Amino acid sequence: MATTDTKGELLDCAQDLIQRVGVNAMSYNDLSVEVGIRKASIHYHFPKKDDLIEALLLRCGNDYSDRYREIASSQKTVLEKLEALADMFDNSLAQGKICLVGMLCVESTTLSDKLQNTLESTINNCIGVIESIFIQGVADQTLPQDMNTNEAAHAFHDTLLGAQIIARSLKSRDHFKIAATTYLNLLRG
Amino acid sequence: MATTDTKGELLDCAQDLIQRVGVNAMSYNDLSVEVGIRKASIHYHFPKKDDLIEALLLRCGNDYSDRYREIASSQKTVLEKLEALADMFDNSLAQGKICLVGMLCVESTTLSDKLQNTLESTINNCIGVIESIFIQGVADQTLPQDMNTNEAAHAFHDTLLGAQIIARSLKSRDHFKIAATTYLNLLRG
DNA sequence: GATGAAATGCCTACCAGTAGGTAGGTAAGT
DNA sequence: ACTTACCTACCTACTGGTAGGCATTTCATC
Repeated sequence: MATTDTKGELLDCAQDLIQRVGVNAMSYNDLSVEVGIRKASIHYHFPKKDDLIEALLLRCGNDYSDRYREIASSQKTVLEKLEALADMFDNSLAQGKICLVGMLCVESTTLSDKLQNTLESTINNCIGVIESIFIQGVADQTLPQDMNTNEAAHAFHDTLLGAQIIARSLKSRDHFKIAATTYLNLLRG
Repeated sequence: MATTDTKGELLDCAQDLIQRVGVNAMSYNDLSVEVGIRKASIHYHFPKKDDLIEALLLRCGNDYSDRYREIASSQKTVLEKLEALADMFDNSLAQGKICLVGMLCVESTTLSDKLQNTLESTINNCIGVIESIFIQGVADQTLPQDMNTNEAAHAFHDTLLGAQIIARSLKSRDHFKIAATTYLNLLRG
């Protein structure tokens, strides 16, 4: 998972910091301390902060797809797969981290136009991954036949994000688990 | 709604800015331009940025209660009241603004301990308001008798917050409306 | 295999701009 | 005389970003 090269370390640490404190509270100085190279040296790998975030978003799309394929290719039922997805969010939460995409969305008005567009693509990418589970659920009749899978995927993701944000401030992983379970129970009907 | 005194104007503008760009991207300089007094003069009313945010959170609790009383005392059904609540979030969204509490939660790790505690109280205050609608729903048998109203209120709020955040980045109010409707439909069973 | 040149990856030193915050003054109202 | 509500001027710390230097590695050419 963690890369050994500097560029990879920078991405790892930057993502970690952003997920914890946000883009605007994360500086090249913080990052330099974390990685162990000088602030100015970061500019060699990512000339502008925009370049860093751009790289982060593109990597996020890939990472997310990878981790999803593990879940999707498993022998789990559709609802178990949705639970596994919720567990990914719970895992971040346990480390005090908010979903990278969600974090950037909140601060999106302070991002460049280019980054806002990239962010939009990344969201749709992530939702596509979630939707494929819902599509599977409709196909195998676990979920209602008239379900709009795209809308359902969005709503599910919204709940996970919102619950993650509130749960962190309430310092209660239970809050997240309950919200996720409540939603999944509603899906069960 | 908007106060005419400087202190009130500062609170109004600060809230507006925070809901749009976040606490960390909002500066006393931005605020001074908006309100029309010098940056240093803001310190007269709110010596530290912490004082401003503290005041904002306390006011939020009251405002929220006020606006809720309007909804709660109306002749609407429980589900209509929940819709009205969703409309309040939709209204902020239309102005490019995220729920103040949600915004602060995302950036909460960069806040002082005192503010984090105040924030926690404010969240619980807000959820209490929402829960009272759910309690009413269980009492008049609109909602299932075995529903945990506290958990339900939390989950509903999580969805509204998450949907608001994602919808703003997707520049789609429809996204929010669909997510809210999807959730309310799940509640209808 | 030795050699010069270029590319790589970091460094120190610096810059202008802005952050939150302070000191001290002033004009008007009580 | 005191308070209120502002002002100008200034401070330190830190922001993202640049310029230029310096080893080390890579690599084509002799």
